[in-house]
Amino acid sequence: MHLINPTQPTAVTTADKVFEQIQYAIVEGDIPAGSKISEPELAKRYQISRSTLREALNRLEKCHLIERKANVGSRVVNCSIEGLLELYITREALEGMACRQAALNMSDKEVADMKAMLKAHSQTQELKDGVAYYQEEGDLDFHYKVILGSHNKQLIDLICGQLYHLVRMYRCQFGMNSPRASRAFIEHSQIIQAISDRDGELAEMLMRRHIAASRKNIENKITQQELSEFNEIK
Amino acid sequence: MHLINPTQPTAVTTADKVFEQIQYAIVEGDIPAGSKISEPELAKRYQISRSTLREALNRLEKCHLIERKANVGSRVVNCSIEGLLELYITREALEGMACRQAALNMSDKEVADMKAMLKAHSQTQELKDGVAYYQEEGDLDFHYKVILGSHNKQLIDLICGQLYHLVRMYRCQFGMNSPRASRAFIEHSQIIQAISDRDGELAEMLMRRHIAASRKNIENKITQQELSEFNEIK
DNA sequence: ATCCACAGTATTGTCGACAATAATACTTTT
DNA sequence: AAAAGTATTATTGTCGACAATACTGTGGAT
Repeated sequence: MHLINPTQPTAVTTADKVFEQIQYAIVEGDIPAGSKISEPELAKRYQISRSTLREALNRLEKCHLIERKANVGSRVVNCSIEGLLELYITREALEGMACRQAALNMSDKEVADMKAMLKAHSQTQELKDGVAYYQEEGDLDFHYKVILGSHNKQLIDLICGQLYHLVRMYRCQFGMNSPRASRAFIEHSQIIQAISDRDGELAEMLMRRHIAASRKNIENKITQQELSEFNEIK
Repeated sequence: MHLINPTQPTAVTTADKVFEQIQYAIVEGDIPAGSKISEPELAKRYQISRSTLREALNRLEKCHLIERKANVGSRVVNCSIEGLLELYITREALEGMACRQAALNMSDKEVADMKAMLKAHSQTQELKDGVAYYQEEGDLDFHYKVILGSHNKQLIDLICGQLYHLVRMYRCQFGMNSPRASRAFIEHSQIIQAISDRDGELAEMLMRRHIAASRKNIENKITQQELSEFNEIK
């Protein structure tokens, strides 16, 4: 498991703990996307009262993992292709700006840390040679560092506290281990260079391209998948 | 009052109604920024149980109007200058992208509606001549229409459902009736033109400049204010 | 006099029960 | 037999009380 999110404080209250568990279950698909949530059932399963479960549900709603309707109930969000593309467009806007701000606001130490991380990744990558270890941890590490480097609470909360839960969910459910490892690595180095040069404009542009490329990669994958499914039927 | 937000469904449950009331109270400053919230007191004031008050507090937290710490309590957010600038930077990123998407996705009817609205505003403006009626209702109307025109649920929810409550709060508490009425009007027309031309790139750029200009306007106002306060003391 | 420890108080978190609303099944009518 | 209206059931919303945690003030020790 280990849904390490550097912005999420360690859970102290039981509602927090249950929130984390359900969050994980939804991201992994153990609680299927689009399914209705029964409050009494879930409360029983996690051995808690309905009140504290509802508290947990509120947090899930905050990161857009479930949707609620008054007097009707909650549903897990649906993983649609449209939703995924919308998510990436939003990421492009927010992370692009975060990257610009990072170029302006990151301390020299933070920049150095990021360079070190990239170097470590490059060695691991040389070792594993093309295998996309990278995407799983390294990619998220990189993006988190950039976002936090923006020093903008608003951006940090929106991206890390909300969007990234959905990002992970889509990654799990659509099974993306990104075959773009080497390309992504080059793009990451370029971005770090721009940040290091304190060139906010370039940094934003590169980050936006990086995410857009990732989005297009997914689009291609999806259409290919649909094609092969179509051929199977035929 | 009339905090008309086209994305917020009409409240049906009592928690929803209390949420709207407290929201209004916070935005207007009746519940002062930065103050601690006493659950028992508020529950008594609004004649509801603590449980439903907590439900309302959860929604307030979702639009970043209050902040909660486990086992400690809730505070109304603080209106700092840094917070305001961070907010505008985030708006620049999100609304810029929304504007680009609007250029791509708006229906012809929606574009026509927006042009009609602008025309109506121009006439009102000619009448009131320079008075900033504009900012209060017209500006928000315009921005809402663009955002909704993006047809991107993710963007719509983030901007209208979350950021704009804070925007209104800052506008109230810092008392901004924007003296940029005529400038803003010209900028709005340019943006609509770009959308109408389906020029996403230009539309995004213009919207970003529009918001950045608004931000710089505020920065100037603040520094002037600080200067005059400094002179008073002297 | 200052700092630390402890007790008391107040506030938040959690629980189970009740009320109100929506979904379902059944009866009745055309 | 199909459709509409009604009764039943299940689910969500709301309530008040109890438990656990954090804050406050007093007393004592250094």
